[in-house]
Amino acid sequence: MARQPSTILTEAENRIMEVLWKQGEASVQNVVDAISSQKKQAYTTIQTFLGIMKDKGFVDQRKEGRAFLYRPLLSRAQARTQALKHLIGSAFGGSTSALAQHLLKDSDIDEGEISALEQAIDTAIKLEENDNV
Amino acid sequence: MARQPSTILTEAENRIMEVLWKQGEASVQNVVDAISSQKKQAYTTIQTFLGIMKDKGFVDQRKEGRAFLYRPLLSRAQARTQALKHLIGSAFGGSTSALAQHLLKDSDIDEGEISALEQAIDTAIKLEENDNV
DNA sequence: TTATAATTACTAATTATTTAGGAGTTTAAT
DNA sequence: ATTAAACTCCTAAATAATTAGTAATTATAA
Repeated sequence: MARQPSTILTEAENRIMEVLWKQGEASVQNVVDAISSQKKQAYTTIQTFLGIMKDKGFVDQRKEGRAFLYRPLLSRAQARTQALKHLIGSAFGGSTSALAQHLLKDSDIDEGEISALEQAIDTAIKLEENDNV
Repeated sequence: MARQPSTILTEAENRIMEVLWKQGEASVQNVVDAISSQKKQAYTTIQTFLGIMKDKGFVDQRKEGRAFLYRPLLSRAQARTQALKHLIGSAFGGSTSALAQHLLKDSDIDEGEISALEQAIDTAIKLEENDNV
């Protein structure tokens, strides 16, 4: 047995999704251009990623002229919620209150507000189904 | 070029660190036993991981009789802080306030408290150097 | 003391992630 | 119409992460 594919966006996938979220729809070349300032990556590299992301169901593909245009099927909010759930599950033992405590342990926020925050986080990580861009 | 080793604990590493954090110090066999209920893993698998974790500087090793005992060099709080920083850096564009907004977007917590939370998160992710178990 | 169990050291294999090149095709420009 | 650019499809390769087996060693028990 080996590792399972991650349910959350990888580093590279996130970088590309960020472009799709901003532009709504983008070609391979659009993505290459958009991220070129922060990271130089070959056309074919982006192409490979978009193929993988299509397989994973993160994006949709439609032909427009000669090139494919890619569109996000996962919203930024959904991705953030998933990433947050993943973090809580792995680093915080699945405990929302552990996260709240960690975030606020050295603050002067009182206990009552911490538990309000816990409630809010609990709510936030349950909304992935309803989220939209 | 290929991927960089992750600066944060992987899933498997975290599972093992959890045992070390709880027990303070543990042999390979101790770890195998401790996680056996949630996940059956071969002795040599755990051994391999502990070797990798030693290379990464996450644990320290000392010989006690025939076996090695492993001790965490990274506290749970430090690991949580790192994981949180990583999350903010990747999924939230490096923005603490984006995390705060996301956590509280559907709550009835008012703006003033959200900005207090932002401050708290900012503080929390800057404490990794001072953190202790 | 000899067999057995525990442990280490070394090796290996699989899948994921990241990166990109080359062949061939299609579109656009000259 | 020919050439060049853009694009797709297929292939490949390196490293990380996960999993575990084998050989050799050491210690303990019978």
